[in-house]
Amino acid sequence: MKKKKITLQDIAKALNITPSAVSKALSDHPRMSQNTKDAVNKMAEELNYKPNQIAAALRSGQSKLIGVIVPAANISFFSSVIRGIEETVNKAGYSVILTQSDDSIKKEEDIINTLLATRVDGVIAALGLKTKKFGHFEKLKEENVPLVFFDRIIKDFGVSTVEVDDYKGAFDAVGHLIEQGCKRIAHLAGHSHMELYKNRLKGYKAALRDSSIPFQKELIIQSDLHLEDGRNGMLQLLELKDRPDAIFCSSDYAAVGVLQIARENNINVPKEMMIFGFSNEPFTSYLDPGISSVDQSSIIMGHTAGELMLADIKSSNTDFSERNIVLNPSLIIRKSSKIF
Amino acid sequence: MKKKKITLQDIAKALNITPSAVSKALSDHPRMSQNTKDAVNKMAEELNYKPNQIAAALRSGQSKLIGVIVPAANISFFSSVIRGIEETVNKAGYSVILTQSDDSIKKEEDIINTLLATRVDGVIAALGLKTKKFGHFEKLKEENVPLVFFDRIIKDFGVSTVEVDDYKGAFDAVGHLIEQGCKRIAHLAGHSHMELYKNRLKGYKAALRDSSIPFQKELIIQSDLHLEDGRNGMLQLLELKDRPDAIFCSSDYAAVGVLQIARENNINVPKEMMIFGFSNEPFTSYLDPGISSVDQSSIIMGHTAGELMLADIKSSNTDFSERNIVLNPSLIIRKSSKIF
DNA sequence: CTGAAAGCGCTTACAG
DNA sequence: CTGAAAGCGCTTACAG
Repeated sequence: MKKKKITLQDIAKALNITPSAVSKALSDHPRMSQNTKDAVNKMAEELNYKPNQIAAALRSGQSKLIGVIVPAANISFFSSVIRGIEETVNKAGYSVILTQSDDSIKKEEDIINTLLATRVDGVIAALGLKTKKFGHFEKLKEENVPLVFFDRIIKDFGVSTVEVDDYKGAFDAVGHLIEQGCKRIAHLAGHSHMELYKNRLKGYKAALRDSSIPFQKELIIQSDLHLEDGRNGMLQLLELKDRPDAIFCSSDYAAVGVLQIARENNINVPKEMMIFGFSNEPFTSYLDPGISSVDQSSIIMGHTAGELMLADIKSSNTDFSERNIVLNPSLIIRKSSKIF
Repeated sequence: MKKKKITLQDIAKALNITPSAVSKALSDHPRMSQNTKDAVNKMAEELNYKPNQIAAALRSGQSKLIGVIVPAANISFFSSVIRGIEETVNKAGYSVILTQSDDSIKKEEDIINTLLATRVDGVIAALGLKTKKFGHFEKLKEENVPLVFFDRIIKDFGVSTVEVDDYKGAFDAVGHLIEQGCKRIAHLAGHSHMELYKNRLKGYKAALRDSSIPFQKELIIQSDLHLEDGRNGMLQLLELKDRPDAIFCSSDYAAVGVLQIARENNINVPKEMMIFGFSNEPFTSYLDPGISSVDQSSIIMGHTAGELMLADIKSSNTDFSERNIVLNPSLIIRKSSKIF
């Protein structure tokens, strides 16, 4: 029943030449007669030959596989970055192995062991939320596996990174709210051991300082920034005797939670309270009012991460020097933060 | 600079036994003394040995890789199915190679060639929108590569499939709209060469018939069902002298478009017009009014697809018989189709 | 321009 | 319970 797979050998036999000749012909080796190449390609076609990538990988030491680690594949931002990465590396002949850490360090470690065993040619990763030790990523470096971080990166780790300028995104967003006349701007913040959340908080503070608005600790609420956290944060803020007139959220999901509570309490957005999110998830434009958000150009981030990886692989062991790319965020202003 | 990778051989030498013994010990072969196993495992740990999965794959003929083909990784429904698939197969020791067809037949064919070259142990796929010929999928069957279709499937192809009962989902959704008092229910339909859209249309018709509501062709609009198509479809419907009082959309994206046009024309949803979507994308619950939708339990679909694949791989060449699983959809009723 | 040969790192019948 | 040996299907220096 099971058809035997056609191999290089079969082509060689059929043409009465050696496997090496076939191999060279197929890979379009420069000094190989066009005649042989044509004959080999024709025969390969005829026999429906499919090169065995596994064998090639073993011999050449290149698996043409790139591991991608995200916390969860179904978070819109990550799914877009994944899309971008796959598009880019695929054009260069690489395939993507997709893995999910669920923000668990244990899983992150397991994944890296698996990827190492699979001999991927490189790893592109966004850190898990709880990842504060990096021994497993050090292992990749030790084994000389190219590594690129995106979005949730480790500072000064000696690898290429791509992130959005979170500081600037936050600074601009809060600046915009101040321009709209807001004076008491709350911030739903992420955990501060993550660079990106730290930077957004810094941008928030800097924007206030620029306008001589005093920083008030009671207006900062830290959480995981899921929708539910947004709801809870908003409820907490509503209990203050002096309510905020705007809320800058470090995540669109949290922003939706805030909007929901606002609706449930008949608080008019944007008139009584403005809302600003982060990431520009597609759904922010579907809502009414649409939620203003900081666009992170997620697909471009994916493309960039892919390109950094390809460059890294190419220069491996030669003149590699990491590049740290910071994408410029842009504000997408919608009805939640502006009276049109 | 480049550290040499530790191999089976190194462990064997260090312990003065043969590589075969090491291999068996590591794979916990039944007749191998516990002593040897312990020694081998200890030494493997010590030398920081990482088995070369590529070599194992070449020798054993099992790559432990499963190819997944989706039109686009950043469509919420697909990203959730991907998540489900990865979770399930990962537990069984398989990794996922993620690929995107962009609804292009050419890319679908290229992908299958690549996956064949990578010698994946199986392929899980959702068809591209335009895929009407299946030669490339036939190739997988010829090569005895297990194949599972999900959501966008081919009927009677002799492989396992998992889909949601689209007919029932549509039937129930339209039935619900009729219960709410709607009499002129339009349908934004997908292209009819896709089984799933055909079935939704059938369900729509059957529900009307059940309530003796005449079917009217002018109320059916066929499109790709993107957001923009929803907007256009709605505009077209508004031109009718007798406007519909409800719109059943075969996609949530189209439903958002419909809602947007309704808002822009000050049409009250649900009072003047009800809206029903399909897929229960998370954003449908973020909107105001929330859009009622047919839940497809996308993550469960992913788990199921993964399990079908694992079963298929296990029974390969023995007593394989395909299974066609139809998941039960459930209606998620929100404000867009009910006055609470 | 083409060939002979070695080897990538495993696994797996086969012996004993 | 352990060992010797072959081989998965390629690629790649090395010769000529």
